[in-house]
Amino acid sequence: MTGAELDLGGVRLPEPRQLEAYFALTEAVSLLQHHVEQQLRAEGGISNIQFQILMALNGVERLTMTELADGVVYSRSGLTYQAAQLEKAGLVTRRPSPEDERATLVAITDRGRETVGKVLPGHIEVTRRLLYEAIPAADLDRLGDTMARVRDHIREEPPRSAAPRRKPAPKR
Amino acid sequence: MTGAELDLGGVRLPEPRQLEAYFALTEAVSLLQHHVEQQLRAEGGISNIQFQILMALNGVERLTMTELADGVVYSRSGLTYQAAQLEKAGLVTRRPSPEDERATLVAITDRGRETVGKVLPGHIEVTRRLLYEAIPAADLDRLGDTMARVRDHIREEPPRSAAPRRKPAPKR
DNA sequence: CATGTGTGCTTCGAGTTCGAAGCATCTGCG
DNA sequence: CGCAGATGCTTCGAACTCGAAGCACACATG
Repeated sequence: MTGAELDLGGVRLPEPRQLEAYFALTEAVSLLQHHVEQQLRAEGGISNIQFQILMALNGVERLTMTELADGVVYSRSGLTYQAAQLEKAGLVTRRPSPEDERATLVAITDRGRETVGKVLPGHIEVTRRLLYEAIPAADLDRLGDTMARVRDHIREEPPRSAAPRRKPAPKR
Repeated sequence: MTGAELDLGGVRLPEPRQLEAYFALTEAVSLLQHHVEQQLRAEGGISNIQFQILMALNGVERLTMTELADGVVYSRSGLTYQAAQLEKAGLVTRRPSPEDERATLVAITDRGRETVGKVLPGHIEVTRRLLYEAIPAADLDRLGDTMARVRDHIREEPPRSAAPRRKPAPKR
């Protein structure tokens, strides 16, 4: 078994390298996000979460709040707040869906697209400088594959108690 | 360099795979942190940042606020707030340094160590289930190495303007 | 077409976060 | 000594975050 594990005081500790990986992962991402946040705030006056919302809306016609929430790791009430901020800033519009009065359709405006265009180069520059530049391209590819698997694995994780809004099974 | 890059509208976009890696990375870590947060809150009544602070203090005699801040990606005022919370909960103590009246020495208490002991097994279990279980051990090792490099690379990044509290270079 | 249950979103209150400004101490230097 | 600038930390105000509770509409069933 490769899983040689220490057993201290009843706690089965993973090997040091595993802990190392976890800590390096979270710390590096924290640092990265911090820099990204600065850049977006400085160049476009938006937060990272707002940027992600705009990016999610950028390619499509419009999305409901729920669809938006599925694409962004975020609480629903927080999303409501941010959507309101973005609307106030004129970067998105919100209107009730004609098909389902409960649903809110969110769409990006021209001004929103303009903002994306304004901050995207800097955003890319920051990630290039901090992430792509730090490691060889081959490693980056492997990293991407690995993290995609982790992401999918966690997404499939059954929630601890209540079901977390799965995709709404095609009606009927 | 394999870096064939698109050039759209003046913006040099990185290759799709690079963007993929970045998105997968941040999303996976967000999801992971969310689960970790839940577990720590449920089993020990502490937040992830509080847990990290306790872990940083766990091995050592005591640390100043600045030393603590260097180990945790966090604002200084936020650290003051969390240290106050932890002190209120009896998990750490704070007292002015005798050598430098400005500095605050923070130390973990027995109750703090007890709390760490209480939440650590669950914490490890969560990371095992969500991270270690998702990928082969060899990939995890590579991931750790890669992210350690990224972390170090970013830490060396010169700040955009003012110097960001480097290690206090033995006076000079 | 009533009435119960599910769903989509917002509101609410409490707690947390950050940067800027403030306070106290320390250090170098004439 | 005296004092200017640096350093370590906290306070402050405003913004953001989350989960729980609430509201309104949708859909099924009799």
